[in-house]
Amino acid sequence: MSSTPARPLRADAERSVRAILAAAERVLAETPGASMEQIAEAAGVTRTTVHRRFANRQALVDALAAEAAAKLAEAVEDGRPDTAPPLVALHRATANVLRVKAAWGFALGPAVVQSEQAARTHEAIARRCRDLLGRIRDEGFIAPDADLEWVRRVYYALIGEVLHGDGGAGPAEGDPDTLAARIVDTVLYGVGPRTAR
Amino acid sequence: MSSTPARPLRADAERSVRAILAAAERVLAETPGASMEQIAEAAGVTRTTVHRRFANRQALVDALAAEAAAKLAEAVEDGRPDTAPPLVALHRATANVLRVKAAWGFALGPAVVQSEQAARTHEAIARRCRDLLGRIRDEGFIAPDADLEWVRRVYYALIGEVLHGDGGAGPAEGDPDTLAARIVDTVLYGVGPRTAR
DNA sequence: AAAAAATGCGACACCTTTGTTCCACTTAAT
DNA sequence: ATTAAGTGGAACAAAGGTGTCGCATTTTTT
Repeated sequence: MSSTPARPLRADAERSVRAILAAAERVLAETPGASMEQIAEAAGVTRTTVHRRFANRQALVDALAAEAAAKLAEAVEDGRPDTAPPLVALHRATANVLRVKAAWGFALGPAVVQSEQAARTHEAIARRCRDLLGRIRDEGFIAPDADLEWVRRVYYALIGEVLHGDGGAGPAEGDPDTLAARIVDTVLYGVGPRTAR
Repeated sequence: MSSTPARPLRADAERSVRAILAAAERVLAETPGASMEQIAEAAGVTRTTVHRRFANRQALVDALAAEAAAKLAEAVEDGRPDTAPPLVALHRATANVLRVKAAWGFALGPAVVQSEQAARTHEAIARRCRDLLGRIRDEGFIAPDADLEWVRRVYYALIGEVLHGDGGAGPAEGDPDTLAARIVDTVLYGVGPRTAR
């Protein structure tokens, strides 16, 4: 997926790239308009070096978005969406996604305009998600006449909401598994009274 | 609420302020980093005038956020949250809020750091929302042991999701009432199969 | 140990934005 | 009709960011 350079990077250069990407995520997460210099400083590197590894600011952001998208796709796959029982897969994938999105809040956030690269990955993930939801519906946990696209959007929205934590205490009060359970439960049954289980 | 200037603005100055605020919302909605000049141009005014009416860029954004917050509070009140039957009020308030948030997407979005002014208003709205949800719970439409804060967050998240339209066709496919119904229904009952109604 | 690659550092030109000032001109208020 | 307030236009300084160089120095690689 990553662009295949003519010559492989030297060990230290590779480290720089890593450090820069990590720092960019950290810095941009809390200051979306941060300068290249702030990112460089956070990476323990000179601004010149940042420009040597990433021509544009755009190139840096794109690389960041691409990496984050890949991690996200991996998180979903790790849930075994097509071998495990659908509800189990959904739960696991949700917990994994919560972890990844918490760590890559900026790169996966709305502030980045997705490159085609990242957009394709996200589209693939969405497809995967729809398939999984379809299988869950086939098992009777989702109403047969439900609009799966709406279901997916609700699901995404709750994931986003949990990560904001704008209403509660910390950014993630509770472990991913607990939160994932809450999300899945709410999506399926809402907040109304339970008639039966 | 609005700062009370020593002398009231002249008619044309008032018009300028209106035009600038409206233009700012329009322009910033699709280009959050737009310059003062772009805003001025969209308002049919010179940049100088913008600076005459709003000292800082921050002052402009703050005024925008304050006005939008007020509109949002009005939208909620128009649902008659404490005189109408709770579910009716929720539905009406939701539809009104959808309209307002669609029109003030930037000022009410995450890109603006809320001033204390606006933050207070939003806090008041959240309180109002919790109260209404509490009354709905008392009527049995929400589980007695439900965490009302979580309910509120889910509700907010769905409103936000409907407005993004990132999965569907247009930015708002369907009229506010239809969408409001969908939101309320999903919050209460989720997407699972209905055992009874 | 020698060659190649990468980095730090300083400097440069260029651009955009912001905020302010002055002045002639237009518009609204009385 | 006179006065006061508002606007357009141009110009200015200050600030900050971007992207690019060259060169001395350090770090890998072979």
